[in-house]
Amino acid sequence: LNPKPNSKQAIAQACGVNLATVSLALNNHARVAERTRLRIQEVARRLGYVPNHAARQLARSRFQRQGRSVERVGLVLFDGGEPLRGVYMAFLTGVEQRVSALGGMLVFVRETAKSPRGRFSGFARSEVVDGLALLGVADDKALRQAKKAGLPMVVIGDNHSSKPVHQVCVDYRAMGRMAVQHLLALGHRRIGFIADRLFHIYQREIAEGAQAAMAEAGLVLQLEVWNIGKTPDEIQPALRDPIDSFRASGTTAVLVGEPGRAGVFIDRLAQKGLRVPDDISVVACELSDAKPDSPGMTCVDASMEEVGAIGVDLLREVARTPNGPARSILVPPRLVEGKTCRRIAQQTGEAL
Amino acid sequence: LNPKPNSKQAIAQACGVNLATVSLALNNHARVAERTRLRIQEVARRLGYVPNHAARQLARSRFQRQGRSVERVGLVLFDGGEPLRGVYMAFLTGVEQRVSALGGMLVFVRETAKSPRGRFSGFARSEVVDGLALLGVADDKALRQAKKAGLPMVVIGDNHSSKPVHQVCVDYRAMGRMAVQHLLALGHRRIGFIADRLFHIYQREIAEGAQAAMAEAGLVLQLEVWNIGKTPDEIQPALRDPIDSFRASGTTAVLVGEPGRAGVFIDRLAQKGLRVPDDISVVACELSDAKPDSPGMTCVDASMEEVGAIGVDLLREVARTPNGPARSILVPPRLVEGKTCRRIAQQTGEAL
DNA sequence: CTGAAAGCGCTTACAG
DNA sequence: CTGAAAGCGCTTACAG
Repeated sequence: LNPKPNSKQAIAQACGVNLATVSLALNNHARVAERTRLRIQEVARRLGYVPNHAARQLARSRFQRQGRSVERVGLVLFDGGEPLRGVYMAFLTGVEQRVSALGGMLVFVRETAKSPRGRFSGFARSEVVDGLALLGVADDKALRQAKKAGLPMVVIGDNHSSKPVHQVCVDYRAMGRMAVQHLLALGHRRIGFIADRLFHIYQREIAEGAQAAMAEAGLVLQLEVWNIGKTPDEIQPALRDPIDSFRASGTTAVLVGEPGRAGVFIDRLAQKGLRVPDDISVVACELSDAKPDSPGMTCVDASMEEVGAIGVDLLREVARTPNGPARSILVPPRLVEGKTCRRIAQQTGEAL
Repeated sequence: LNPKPNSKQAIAQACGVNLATVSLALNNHARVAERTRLRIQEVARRLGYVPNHAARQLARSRFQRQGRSVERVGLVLFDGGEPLRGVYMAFLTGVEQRVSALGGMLVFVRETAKSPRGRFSGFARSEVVDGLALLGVADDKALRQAKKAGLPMVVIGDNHSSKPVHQVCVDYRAMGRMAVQHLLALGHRRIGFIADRLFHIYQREIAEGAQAAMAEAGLVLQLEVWNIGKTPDEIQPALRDPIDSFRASGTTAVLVGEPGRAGVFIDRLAQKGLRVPDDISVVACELSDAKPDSPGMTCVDASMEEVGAIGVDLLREVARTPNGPARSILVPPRLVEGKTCRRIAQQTGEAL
């Protein structure tokens, strides 16, 4: 009887071995003799054999699925259902690049408030993917459902659950610290920090890192909170204008803790007659590989693409060693020196 | 004997019917009595039943797969393997939004020069997706492989193959036409067009549409080709500066055929002492929902997100009626009126 | 080191 | 309208 054209049986017949041997050989099992394995793989290539993933998945489900490699990554975005933008887009780009480089594929699903009940749970348990990368506001319930599916899983970006979880995230504290240390090295002692609010994780942690670096030098960071819009017009006046505050206290350098807004802040400084870097130095905090507002900006930058890519690596690692403790990878920022900072003569007596 | 917890057999037992009836009921087959069907669906919901997609796919593969609904869309990007950007990102966003809204999922794969031989073909034939949306430079070979997999398939964006294919794309000619007609209605008669080159499909077709609209009015479009960089510094001087050419010929309005570059062009006009719209009117051609360079820009805009979403609709349509002729959907542009055009007194004798 | 066999969960043609 | 049965292509435990 003639075997099906694209089947392991066809290969088995061509090689004169058993179907099972073909399966073992193509899955690189050590139990098959080296020579046999190579011969079978060669024949499979020549015949243009394409494994049927559905059948493979189904057959494997009979036994344990520990230690499997992650070929299909399920990227699940928990959010409000708006068009993809900014940081999520950057994560997706990074994950996609790494998965593609590994010859795998990316299954992307959104989970929003409007998603039908049990959609995510169904996805996790439907044998479509070998691993889960969670994005956005993945809460305890989401993590529980994912865990129940028995899939290896990581959280990319901020962790919104109360439980420990494998996670890769930007080292925001290091961002704040690195920016301040750069300014200290340039001789600055009166350093300010500005952000919209100290509400989101990144805002708080950048500020904490900056404060810690100041504290180590025996200094105090001047925190100012201000609603910085995306255009100069959108800036909301606070009770007291932060720029006036900075001026009053003799601040020589400001760290802008809001990604993508340093350009607007500098415009605002210019409106108030302050030149950068002559009158005041500015360091921007940037996320993702989006170019900073102006080419010459000094910034501490963290690549969200890189975070996404590292998330894929972590997921594969987790799949290999399923029962390890929760790993948390912090991706360090980089300092990009531009033209918005200058060295100043060290003022004596400040730090003492 | 106790059935498996998450299986159709468990539902069958709970309902006192046969496993096959459960399958039919959950797939909304008309052959099952209404009452029975509803009862089974209710029980399935109560038990939190999640179908095993791998098993379903495998079982279905035994029979014909015509007329199936498209739940998993395979989005295949043929390109050079760079990070996702611009227009592809917009397509992806649009496809993702529509697929998510329909409760489906998006499987994203990249096919680059570096991809292992047969990767795409393997993907198409591995029963992972129910339909294929092709993006980027999908050539005849790619389309042949996709067709061989027997999956419904559409091309999103420009078609780079020589064969007819189901396709959804921006109506570039309408963009050029619409822009020119807007300028004609404002009284302009000497109208110029500028683009980097007339090489890519969008450049040629926008120009053709603009020329056609001019020709219908008995006028001739003044075509200028120029390498417009992303910043004013990057502008490459041509043998003759197009702005000088426009000035020499008394051009009162220019259509910028290069998405995202109108702002730079206007800056350049300003450097040469030409004010917009007082001295010259400008219409930008924009793709994707990215905001135009400056808020007040008059532009003809086509949403690549919309193109992606319509691509999903077309794919579902194609899956329903597999043997129809190649459909080609052209997504019309919109005119967004801004402040960069002005009405001018109609010069007599021009069009006659 | 290899082969014969069971079975993963499901769908559908077929018989009643 | 419903039930009993075959089989989708594959993997792996088990026996040789």
